[in-house]
Amino acid sequence: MMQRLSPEQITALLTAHTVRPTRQRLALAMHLFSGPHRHVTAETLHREVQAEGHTVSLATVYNTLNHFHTLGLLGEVSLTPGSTWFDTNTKHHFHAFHEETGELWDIDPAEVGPVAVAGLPEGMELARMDVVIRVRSKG
Amino acid sequence: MMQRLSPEQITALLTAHTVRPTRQRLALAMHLFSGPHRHVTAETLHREVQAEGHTVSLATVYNTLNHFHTLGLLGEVSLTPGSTWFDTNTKHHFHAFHEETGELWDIDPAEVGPVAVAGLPEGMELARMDVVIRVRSKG
DNA sequence: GTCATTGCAAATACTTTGCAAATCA
DNA sequence: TGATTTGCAAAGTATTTGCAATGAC
Repeated sequence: MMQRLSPEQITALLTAHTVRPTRQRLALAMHLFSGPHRHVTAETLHREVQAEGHTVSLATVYNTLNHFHTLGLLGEVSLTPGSTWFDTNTKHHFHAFHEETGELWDIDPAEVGPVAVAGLPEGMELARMDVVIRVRSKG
Repeated sequence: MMQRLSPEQITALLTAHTVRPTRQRLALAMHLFSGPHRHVTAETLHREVQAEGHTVSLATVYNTLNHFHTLGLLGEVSLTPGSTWFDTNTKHHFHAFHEETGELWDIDPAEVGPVAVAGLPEGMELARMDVVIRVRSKG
Protein backbone atom coordinates (compact mmCIF):
# COMPACT_ATOMS: atom_id res chain seq x y z
CA MET A 1 0.00 0.00 0.00
CA MET A 2 2.26 2.75 -1.27
CA GLN A 3 1.29 6.40 -1.36
CA ARG A 4 -1.78 6.26 0.79
CA LEU A 5 -2.34 10.00 0.94
CA SER A 6 -1.27 12.80 -1.36
CA PRO A 7 -0.06 16.14 0.05
CA GLU A 8 -3.48 17.63 -0.66
CA GLN A 9 -5.23 14.80 1.14
CA ILE A 10 -2.95 15.25 4.10
CA THR A 11 -3.73 18.93 4.35
CA ALA A 12 -7.41 18.06 4.10
CA LEU A 13 -7.02 15.41 6.80
CA LEU A 14 -5.52 17.93 9.20
CA THR A 15 -8.05 20.67 8.59
CA ALA A 16 -10.82 18.10 8.87
CA HIS A 17 -9.60 17.48 12.41
CA THR A 18 -9.28 21.23 13.06
CA VAL A 19 -5.54 21.18 13.38
CA ARG A 20 -3.76 23.87 11.42
CA PRO A 21 -1.61 22.44 8.66
CA THR A 22 1.58 24.12 9.80
CA ARG A 23 4.93 23.55 8.18
CA GLN A 24 6.03 21.21 11.00
CA ARG A 25 2.84 19.19 11.13
CA LEU A 26 2.81 18.81 7.36
CA ALA A 27 6.39 17.57 7.34
CA LEU A 28 5.58 15.01 10.03
CA ALA A 29 2.27 13.98 8.47
CA MET A 30 3.93 13.45 5.11
CA HIS A 31 6.34 11.01 6.66
CA LEU A 32 3.56 9.23 8.46
CA PHE A 33 0.77 9.13 5.94
CA SER A 34 2.16 9.42 2.43
CA GLY A 35 3.95 6.07 2.18
CA PRO A 36 3.28 2.57 3.42
CA HIS A 37 2.29 2.03 7.02
CA ARG A 38 4.91 3.00 9.55
CA HIS A 39 6.04 2.34 13.08
CA VAL A 40 7.87 5.26 14.63
CA THR A 41 9.05 6.68 17.91
CA ALA A 42 9.41 10.41 18.49
CA GLU A 43 13.13 9.88 18.20
CA THR A 44 13.11 8.02 14.87
CA LEU A 45 10.61 10.38 13.29
CA HIS A 46 12.59 13.38 14.46
CA ARG A 47 15.76 12.01 12.92
CA GLU A 48 13.96 11.42 9.63
CA VAL A 49 12.56 14.88 9.18
CA GLN A 50 15.87 16.39 10.28
CA ALA A 51 17.69 14.31 7.69
CA GLU A 52 15.37 15.75 5.07
CA GLY A 53 16.36 19.26 6.07
CA HIS A 54 13.21 20.15 7.96
CA THR A 55 13.52 22.03 11.22
CA VAL A 56 11.18 20.55 13.79
CA SER A 57 11.99 20.42 17.47
CA LEU A 58 11.82 17.14 19.31
CA ALA A 59 9.22 18.57 21.68
CA THR A 60 6.99 19.35 18.72
CA VAL A 61 7.42 15.82 17.42
CA TYR A 62 6.28 14.46 20.80
CA ASN A 63 3.37 16.86 20.96
CA THR A 64 2.31 16.16 17.40
CA LEU A 65 2.47 12.39 17.80
CA ASN A 66 0.34 12.61 20.94
CA HIS A 67 -2.01 14.99 19.20
CA PHE A 68 -2.45 12.67 16.20
CA HIS A 69 -2.92 9.74 18.54
CA THR A 70 -5.66 11.57 20.42
CA LEU A 71 -7.36 12.29 17.11
CA GLY A 72 -7.26 8.60 16.28
CA LEU A 73 -4.85 9.05 13.40
CA LEU A 74 -2.19 6.93 15.07
CA GLY A 75 -2.18 3.83 17.24
CA GLU A 76 0.13 3.24 20.16
CA VAL A 77 2.14 0.06 20.58
CA SER A 78 3.22 -1.22 23.99
CA LEU A 79 6.40 -2.98 23.16
CA THR A 80 9.22 -2.25 25.48
CA PRO A 81 9.20 -0.17 28.60
CA GLY A 82 11.20 2.93 27.93
CA SER A 83 9.99 4.05 24.56
CA THR A 84 6.64 4.63 22.93
CA TRP A 85 5.97 3.42 19.42
CA PHE A 86 3.27 4.84 17.23
CA ASP A 87 1.66 2.96 14.40
CA THR A 88 0.04 4.51 11.34
CA ASN A 89 -2.09 1.42 10.96
CA THR A 90 -5.08 2.02 13.21
CA LYS A 91 -7.01 -1.04 12.09
CA HIS A 92 -7.20 -4.10 14.32
CA HIS A 93 -3.96 -6.03 13.94
CA PHE A 94 -1.15 -7.63 15.83
CA HIS A 95 2.58 -7.08 15.90
CA ALA A 96 5.67 -9.15 15.44
CA PHE A 97 8.83 -7.92 17.07
CA HIS A 98 12.30 -9.27 16.47
CA GLU A 99 14.06 -8.82 19.78
CA GLU A 100 17.54 -9.14 18.33
CA THR A 101 17.16 -6.69 15.43
CA GLY A 102 14.44 -4.45 16.83
CA GLU A 103 12.40 -4.95 13.66
CA LEU A 104 8.66 -4.49 14.06
CA TRP A 105 5.98 -5.42 11.57
CA ASP A 106 2.27 -6.06 11.30
CA ILE A 107 0.57 -9.39 11.55
CA ASP A 108 -2.85 -9.94 10.07
CA PRO A 109 -5.17 -11.27 12.79
CA ALA A 110 -6.26 -13.94 10.31
CA GLU A 111 -2.77 -15.41 10.58
CA VAL A 112 -3.10 -15.83 14.32
CA GLY A 113 -6.26 -17.83 14.04
CA PRO A 114 -9.57 -17.27 15.76
CA VAL A 115 -9.31 -15.53 19.09
CA ALA A 116 -12.09 -15.02 21.57
CA VAL A 117 -11.96 -13.98 25.16
CA ALA A 118 -14.14 -15.77 27.66
CA GLY A 119 -14.26 -15.32 31.38
CA LEU A 120 -14.09 -11.57 31.68
CA PRO A 121 -15.37 -10.39 35.04
CA GLU A 122 -19.00 -9.33 35.31
CA GLY A 123 -19.71 -5.85 34.07
CA MET A 124 -16.58 -5.57 31.97
CA GLU A 125 -16.15 -5.55 28.26
CA LEU A 126 -13.15 -5.93 26.03
CA ALA A 127 -11.75 -2.53 25.07
CA ARG A 128 -8.89 -3.73 22.95
CA MET A 129 -6.51 -6.62 22.68
CA ASP A 130 -2.81 -6.16 22.07
CA VAL A 131 -0.84 -9.08 20.83
CA VAL A 132 2.90 -8.90 20.42
CA ILE A 133 4.54 -11.91 18.90
CA ARG A 134 8.23 -11.97 19.66
CA VAL A 135 10.31 -13.88 17.19
CA ARG A 136 13.94 -14.84 16.93
CA SER A 137 16.11 -16.17 14.16
CA LYS A 138 16.05 -19.93 14.12
CA GLY A 139 19.18 -21.09 15.88
CA MET B 1 -2.32 -20.41 45.39
CA MET B 2 -1.50 -18.91 48.77
CA GLN B 3 1.85 -19.32 50.46
CA ARG B 4 3.78 -20.70 47.59
CA LEU B 5 7.14 -20.62 49.28
CA SER B 6 8.14 -20.67 52.92
CA PRO B 7 10.99 -18.48 54.23
CA GLU B 8 13.28 -21.51 54.16
CA GLN B 9 12.33 -22.31 50.58
CA ILE B 10 13.00 -18.72 49.59
CA THR B 11 16.46 -18.78 51.11
CA ALA B 12 17.06 -22.06 49.30
CA LEU B 13 15.80 -20.56 46.05
CA LEU B 14 18.28 -17.70 46.28
CA THR B 15 21.27 -19.81 47.19
CA ALA B 16 20.34 -22.23 44.43
CA HIS B 17 20.74 -19.34 42.02
CA THR B 18 23.98 -18.26 43.68
CA VAL B 19 22.62 -14.99 44.98
CA ARG B 20 23.36 -14.26 48.58
CA PRO B 21 20.26 -14.23 50.74
CA THR B 22 20.88 -10.78 52.13
CA ARG B 23 18.43 -8.97 54.35
CA GLN B 24 17.20 -6.79 51.48
CA ARG B 25 16.82 -9.59 48.98
CA LEU B 26 15.00 -11.75 51.51
CA ALA B 27 12.57 -8.94 52.31
CA LEU B 28 11.84 -8.44 48.61
CA ALA B 29 11.65 -12.14 47.85
CA MET B 30 9.22 -12.71 50.70
CA HIS B 31 6.88 -10.14 49.21
CA LEU B 32 7.20 -11.66 45.78
CA PHE B 33 7.21 -15.38 46.44
CA SER B 34 5.50 -16.13 49.72
CA GLY B 35 1.92 -15.20 48.80
CA PRO B 36 -0.23 -15.48 45.71
CA HIS B 37 1.14 -14.36 42.36
CA ARG B 38 1.95 -10.69 42.14
CA HIS B 39 2.38 -7.88 39.65
CA VAL B 40 4.72 -5.18 40.86
CA THR B 41 6.75 -2.23 39.73
CA ALA B 42 9.92 -1.14 41.48
CA GLU B 43 7.91 1.70 42.93
CA THR B 44 5.03 -0.39 44.34
CA LEU B 45 7.34 -3.03 45.77
CA HIS B 46 9.52 -0.39 47.37
CA ARG B 47 6.52 1.22 49.03
CA GLU B 48 5.42 -2.17 50.38
CA VAL B 49 8.67 -3.13 52.04
CA GLN B 50 9.05 0.39 53.40
CA ALA B 51 5.58 0.20 54.90
CA GLU B 52 6.65 -2.99 56.65
CA GLY B 53 9.56 -1.19 58.24
CA HIS B 54 12.30 -2.65 56.06
CA THR B 55 15.02 -0.36 54.83
CA VAL B 56 15.75 -1.06 51.20
CA SER B 57 16.78 1.63 48.78
CA LEU B 58 14.87 2.11 45.55
CA ALA B 59 18.04 1.46 43.57
CA THR B 60 18.37 -1.91 45.25
CA VAL B 61 14.76 -2.73 44.42
CA TYR B 62 15.44 -1.97 40.77
CA ASN B 63 18.64 -3.97 40.77
CA THR B 64 17.04 -6.91 42.55
CA LEU B 65 14.01 -7.02 40.25
CA ASN B 66 16.29 -7.01 37.23
CA HIS B 67 18.47 -9.62 38.82
CA PHE B 68 15.51 -11.92 39.57
CA HIS B 69 14.22 -11.36 36.05
CA THR B 70 17.56 -12.37 34.58
CA LEU B 71 17.49 -15.51 36.69
CA GLY B 72 14.05 -16.33 35.31
CA LEU B 73 12.31 -15.90 38.65
CA LEU B 74 10.19 -13.03 37.34
CA GLY B 75 8.51 -12.22 34.07
CA GLU B 76 8.27 -8.78 32.54
CA VAL B 77 5.02 -7.28 31.30
CA SER B 78 4.92 -4.67 28.54
CA LEU B 79 1.90 -2.68 29.49
CA THR B 80 2.35 1.02 29.39
CA PRO B 81 5.33 3.00 28.30
CA GLY B 82 6.89 4.67 31.31
CA SER B 83 6.93 1.92 33.87
CA THR B 84 8.02 -1.68 33.97
CA TRP B 85 5.85 -4.33 35.58
CA PHE B 86 7.21 -7.60 36.86
CA ASP B 87 5.14 -10.71 37.25
CA THR B 88 5.82 -13.55 39.66
CA ASN B 89 3.92 -15.90 37.39
CA THR B 90 6.50 -17.06 34.85
CA LYS B 91 4.26 -19.65 33.21
CA HIS B 92 2.70 -18.96 29.82
CA HIS B 93 -0.31 -16.73 30.36
CA PHE B 94 -1.99 -13.54 29.24
CA HIS B 95 -2.93 -10.34 31.00
CA ALA B 96 -6.05 -8.30 31.45
CA PHE B 97 -5.60 -4.64 32.22
CA HIS B 98 -8.31 -2.26 33.32
CA GLU B 99 -7.26 1.06 31.84
CA GLU B 100 -9.47 3.11 34.14
CA THR B 101 -8.48 1.50 37.44
CA GLY B 102 -4.99 0.28 36.57
CA GLU B 103 -5.91 -3.20 37.79
CA LEU B 104 -3.92 -6.03 36.23
CA TRP B 105 -4.65 -9.72 36.47
CA ASP B 106 -3.81 -13.01 34.80
CA ILE B 107 -5.82 -14.69 32.10
CA ASP B 108 -5.53 -18.40 31.50
CA PRO B 109 -4.64 -18.98 27.82
CA ALA B 110 -7.41 -21.58 27.74
CA GLU B 111 -9.89 -18.73 28.16
CA VAL B 112 -8.60 -17.00 25.06
CA GLY B 113 -9.14 -20.02 22.89
CA PRO B 114 -6.69 -21.74 20.59
CA VAL B 115 -4.02 -19.48 19.19
CA ALA B 116 -1.52 -20.37 16.53
CA VAL B 117 0.74 -18.16 14.51
CA ALA B 118 1.11 -18.85 10.83
CA GLY B 119 3.03 -16.86 8.30
CA LEU B 120 6.18 -16.08 10.20
CA PRO B 121 9.00 -15.13 7.86
CA GLU B 122 11.40 -17.85 6.77
CA GLY B 123 14.06 -18.71 9.29
CA MET B 124 12.22 -17.25 12.25
CA GLU B 125 10.57 -18.94 15.16
CA LEU B 126 8.21 -17.74 17.81
CA ALA B 127 10.09 -16.69 20.95
CA ARG B 128 7.12 -15.63 23.00
CA MET B 129 3.71 -14.12 22.58
CA ASP B 130 2.41 -11.35 24.79
CA VAL B 131 -1.28 -10.72 24.90
CA VAL B 132 -2.74 -7.82 26.81
CA ILE B 133 -6.49 -7.67 26.94
CA ARG B 134 -7.64 -4.20 27.85
CA VAL B 135 -11.03 -4.07 29.45
CA ARG B 136 -13.34 -1.31 30.58
CA SER B 137 -16.41 -1.19 32.73
CA LYS B 138 -19.52 -1.71 30.67
CA GLY B 139 -21.00 1.67 29.96
C1' DG C 1 -4.32 41.54 14.73
C1' DT C 2 -5.46 37.62 17.14
C1' DC C 3 -4.99 33.21 18.64
C1' DA C 4 -2.79 28.77 17.86
C1' DT C 5 1.60 26.79 17.49
C1' DT C 6 6.48 26.32 17.98
C1' DG C 7 11.03 25.93 20.19
C1' DC C 8 13.76 26.18 23.86
C1' DA C 9 15.01 25.12 28.30
C1' DA C 10 13.56 23.53 32.54
C1' DA C 11 10.97 20.14 34.87
C1' DT C 12 9.39 15.50 35.59
C1' DA C 13 9.37 10.46 35.63
C1' DC C 14 11.69 6.28 35.46
C1' DT C 15 15.86 3.71 35.57
C1' DT C 16 20.86 2.78 35.73
C1' DT C 17 25.50 3.43 37.39
C1' DG C 18 29.91 4.74 40.07
C1' DC C 19 31.81 4.29 44.18
C1' DA C 20 32.62 4.28 49.14
C1' DA C 21 30.81 2.03 53.11
C1' DA C 22 28.57 -1.89 54.97
C1' DT C 23 27.70 -6.76 55.00
C1' DC C 24 28.04 -11.65 54.41
C1' DA C 25 30.57 -16.21 54.13
C1' DT D 1 39.57 -11.13 55.47
C1' DG D 2 37.98 -10.81 50.95
C1' DA D 3 34.43 -10.55 47.71
C1' DT D 4 29.76 -9.21 47.18
C1' DT D 5 26.13 -6.14 48.02
C1' DT D 6 24.04 -1.92 49.39
C1' DG D 7 22.82 2.99 49.44
C1' DC D 8 23.41 7.30 48.04
C1' DA D 9 23.87 10.67 44.76
C1' DA D 10 24.76 11.63 40.17
C1' DA D 11 23.97 10.55 35.49
C1' DG D 12 21.11 8.88 31.80
C1' DT D 13 17.00 8.31 29.00
C1' DA D 14 12.24 9.31 27.72
C1' DT D 15 8.74 12.59 27.91
C1' DT D 16 6.05 16.75 29.28
C1' DT D 17 5.40 21.54 30.28
C1' DG D 18 5.87 26.85 30.85
C1' DC D 19 6.46 30.63 28.37
C1' DA D 20 8.19 34.02 25.12
C1' DA D 21 8.63 34.32 20.19
C1' DT D 22 6.76 33.03 15.87
C1' DG D 23 3.49 31.97 12.39
C1' DA D 24 -1.23 31.04 10.31
C1' DC D 25 -5.52 32.87 8.94
